[in-house]
Amino acid sequence: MKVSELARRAEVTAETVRHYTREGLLHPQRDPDNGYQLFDQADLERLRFIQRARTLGFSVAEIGEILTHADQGDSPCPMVRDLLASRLPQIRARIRELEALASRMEQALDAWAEMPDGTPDGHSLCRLIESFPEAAPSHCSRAGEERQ
Amino acid sequence: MKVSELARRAEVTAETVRHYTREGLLHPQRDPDNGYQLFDQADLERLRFIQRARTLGFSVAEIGEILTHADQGDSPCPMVRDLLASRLPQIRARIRELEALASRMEQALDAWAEMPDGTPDGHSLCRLIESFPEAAPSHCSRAGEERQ
DNA sequence: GTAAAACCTTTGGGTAACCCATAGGTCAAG
DNA sequence: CTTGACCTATGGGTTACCCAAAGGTTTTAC
Repeated sequence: MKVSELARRAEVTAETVRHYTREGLLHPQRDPDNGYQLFDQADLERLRFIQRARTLGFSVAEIGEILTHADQGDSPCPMVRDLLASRLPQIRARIRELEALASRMEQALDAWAEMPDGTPDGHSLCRLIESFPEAAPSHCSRAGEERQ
Repeated sequence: MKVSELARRAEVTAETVRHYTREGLLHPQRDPDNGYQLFDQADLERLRFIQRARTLGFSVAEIGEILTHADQGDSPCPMVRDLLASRLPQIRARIRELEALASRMEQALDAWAEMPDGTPDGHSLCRLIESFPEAAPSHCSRAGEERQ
């Protein structure tokens, strides 16, 4: 099958398939006539594995390593376990940051809603921002940041 | 004050200050002699405002708009409120995604720990990945993704 | 007085996981 | 034989910065 068909079957975009191929996670054959990439059933399963691993929070680069090990007959599983174990507390920390962010946002919106006589004069929200605590405790990254 | 001093006072890196300046959030004077950027107290307060707004989840581009409006005498506050209100449910959704991710990860680690006779043969974790549900409900973005 | 340290400038490239546009080749159907 | 759907490769954009390089300036120390 060609790129688009593989993509359709795995419910991803063709661009995503090309991306994984560029990154070396997928190794399609090439049609000698026209240079098209040709994938088989094993590639489809590989792609589905990639999706499941992404769902578990692995990066594309990490999945690439996992697959490379597996392709060489090595068991990648100790690595998988370590990655999982080290990422989990990061995810939990991230959740706490986002929860703190959400409650700051709610606090701001509530304060706006409860303004004297309910008239939104607009200005107070910005004063609200100005009065917000500058920094989270120093061991936390700033709240707006995503990705680690 | 020059870049580094401003950065030190606001507890950010000089690179961050330059970044905000490049993005048009800060408008330093220039020393005519050497071309150095010169900031004053107002810039320090502006930078602190930026930090607080980042803490509330605003992007640098959004803060740029807020500041531009404010600089033109317009009240940016309705925009601020709308941004806050529309972002909050996204943050909540993101939290739910990360919680689902964390519990999938825990599930995987638990299953690994509870293997027959406790011997980590490694292989089952990867089978575990293979047996994970492929996709979250279709209205959710995939779990490994950060940023919106 | 001068040399090294510390700081400043701009430019350009990297990060993660794709998305999108462009230009041009290929192919099945009508 | 011409659409239209698909393929290719390349290169640029996204976010919020970080970092290196190359070179000018200022401060500090001897």
